Amino acid sequence: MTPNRVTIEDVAAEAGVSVATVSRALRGLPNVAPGTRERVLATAAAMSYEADPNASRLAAGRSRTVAMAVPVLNGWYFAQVVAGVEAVLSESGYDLLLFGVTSDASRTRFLSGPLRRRSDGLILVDIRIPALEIESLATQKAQLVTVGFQAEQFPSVRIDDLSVARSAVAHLVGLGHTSIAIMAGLPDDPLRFTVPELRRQGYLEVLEEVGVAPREEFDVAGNFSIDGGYEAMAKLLDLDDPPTAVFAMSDEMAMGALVAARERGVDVPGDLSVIGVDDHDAAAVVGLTTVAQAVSHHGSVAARLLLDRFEDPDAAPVHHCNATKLVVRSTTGPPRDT
Amino acid sequence: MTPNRVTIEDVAAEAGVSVATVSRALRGLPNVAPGTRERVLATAAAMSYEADPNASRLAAGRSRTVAMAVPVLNGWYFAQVVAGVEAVLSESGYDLLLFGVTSDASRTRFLSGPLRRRSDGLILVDIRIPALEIESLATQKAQLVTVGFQAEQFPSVRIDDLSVARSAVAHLVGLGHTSIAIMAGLPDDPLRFTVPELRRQGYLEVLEEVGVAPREEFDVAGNFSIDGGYEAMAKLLDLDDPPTAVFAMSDEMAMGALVAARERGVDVPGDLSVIGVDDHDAAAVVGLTTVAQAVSHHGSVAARLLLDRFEDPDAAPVHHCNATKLVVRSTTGPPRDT
DNA sequence: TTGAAAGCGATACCAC
DNA sequence: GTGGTATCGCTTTCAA
Repeated sequence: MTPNRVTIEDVAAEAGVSVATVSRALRGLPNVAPGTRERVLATAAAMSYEADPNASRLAAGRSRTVAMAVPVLNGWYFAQVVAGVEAVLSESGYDLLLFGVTSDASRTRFLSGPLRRRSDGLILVDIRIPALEIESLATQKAQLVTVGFQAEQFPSVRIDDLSVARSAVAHLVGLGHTSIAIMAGLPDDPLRFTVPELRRQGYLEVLEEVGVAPREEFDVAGNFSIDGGYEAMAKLLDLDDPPTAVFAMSDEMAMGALVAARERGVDVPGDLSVIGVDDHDAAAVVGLTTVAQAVSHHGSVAARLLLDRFEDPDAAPVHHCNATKLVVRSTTGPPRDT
Repeated sequence: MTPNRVTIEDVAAEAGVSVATVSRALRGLPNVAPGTRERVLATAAAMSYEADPNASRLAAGRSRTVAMAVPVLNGWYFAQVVAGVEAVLSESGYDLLLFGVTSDASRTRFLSGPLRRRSDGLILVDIRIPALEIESLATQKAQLVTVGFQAEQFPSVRIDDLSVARSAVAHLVGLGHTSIAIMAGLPDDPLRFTVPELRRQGYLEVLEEVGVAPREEFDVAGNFSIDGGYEAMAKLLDLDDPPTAVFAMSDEMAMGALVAARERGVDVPGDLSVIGVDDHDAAAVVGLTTVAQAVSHHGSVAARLLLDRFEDPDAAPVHHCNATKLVVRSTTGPPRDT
């Protein structure tokens, strides 16, 4: 993998200076005579020398690498966030180490493993961290940015999940619905964090405000996937008294719900209104009403927060809250019997 | 970022052996007494020690890291492939460095830069490499696996793009269509490789076989995105004599086409049949007819090919060709005037 | 401004 | 089977 490598010593010899000088010159450090610098740069270029990243990381303790963990690599949402992060990082000359974290064990491995050693900073997307662990990370002065939830000690970027849910459910209520189901993640998912909880809370709040008692069987688990949404919708439609509207916590679940409805000949939005969250690329295609968020923007903001942190590790952590917006399309409408 | 680092020396001291023994024990090398090995393993685990990848890469030349490059990080297809790769790598204790390569410059950076030294191997997805560069990589004994296209010198995984296109277009022809458009990538995309070319070739072959002359204005560029597909479809529908069917090279473009059709009141499949490629998660939702491929499987196969390569670098490169399958849903049907 | 030399944390060769 | 130690390529004091 590494054939005829040219080392810093080769360059030093060729340029007639010491390796120390080469190192300084190449990295633009002060205390190098302009003439010397120029000569070093020239010979380095001529020999097409590039510092071995492993050696320099080992010696300097920095790697220009950021490690990122997401729960589901092939989920639409996470792919967008990853893309946003990567775009900013590569622009700044940082490399991205990507991890799928699907269990407590893998999360621990991510937070404590070689990563801490081989990356300058961490980005965590929608991964629950126990308060104790957060505290320990803070004590260790870890460079960490979270997406999707907020810990006081670290910069974060998220949306207002409470108001997301409220506006979605309020939209349904406004259309005249009172029989409204909610589709969340798996009940025992150890990784999903505040997102489902806050969204459920918003749902319950609005129901209470309009005097509708929540029904337990209307709270179903869709695993944030199309398939999960399909299954969950099937369960809802099997009820003796199915809901007239569904608030899915993600567009992917909402799309699964649409399939289930269509298969059973349930008319949308006549018999059933469906609203999601995200504004998935395909939402416009299926005419899905949703609460939109600028997902890949989350990623770029997170990356920037982290880079800022590198510059000034002691600044107070910044907490970003991105805007969301109700986008009404054709999967929501008044209930049939209004 | 590295606060209480625990080094191999710490472990050695704690276990009462030398660093050499620790190194051997941890890596499962021979010449370590079973009892000693056990003790070392135990104390290493207790201290949650993990070797610094930079140090070991520097000393041994291997880093248990794979670098992967894809053209569009937030495209559905690529996210799936990334997920497939990551799953296999993490299972084998490898880390994944991810890069978005969108230009010749970034490709060169990926292939030649320090990256090659940081990682043990490279996975390239749908990124065109000039023959000369391939040759040079082979000479340097680069560890490389390609996805989506094939170079003789390196293992690869792909699908039969020619037959993908043929079966899609044959399906349309079988329904009675003769006025069939094709939606490809951007004409001057420097990165997309054989995929669009082969698929176009398949399209042309089938047309020729049934005696239909291809029309230049029926070959539009959709950029492999939903938006691109939307624009391209709009262009087609603006023609005096629009096609009755469209073969989109990806489901995302096909979905964009569906939106455009709906907005103009064009009935699908009555007035227009649409077929895509991929079997995107949302394809089932919109009832899109498509040629399915097991995308994330591409990724896991690629990762495995690379890991195999590490074991036996001199074996003849293996070329995988994954299966595809026509999935007929509801966006294709006979033309109105049949 | 420049250079000599001491690490950085592991691996691997060579004695014992 | 184990332990010393040179080595990997670079960064970074510390002197000169």
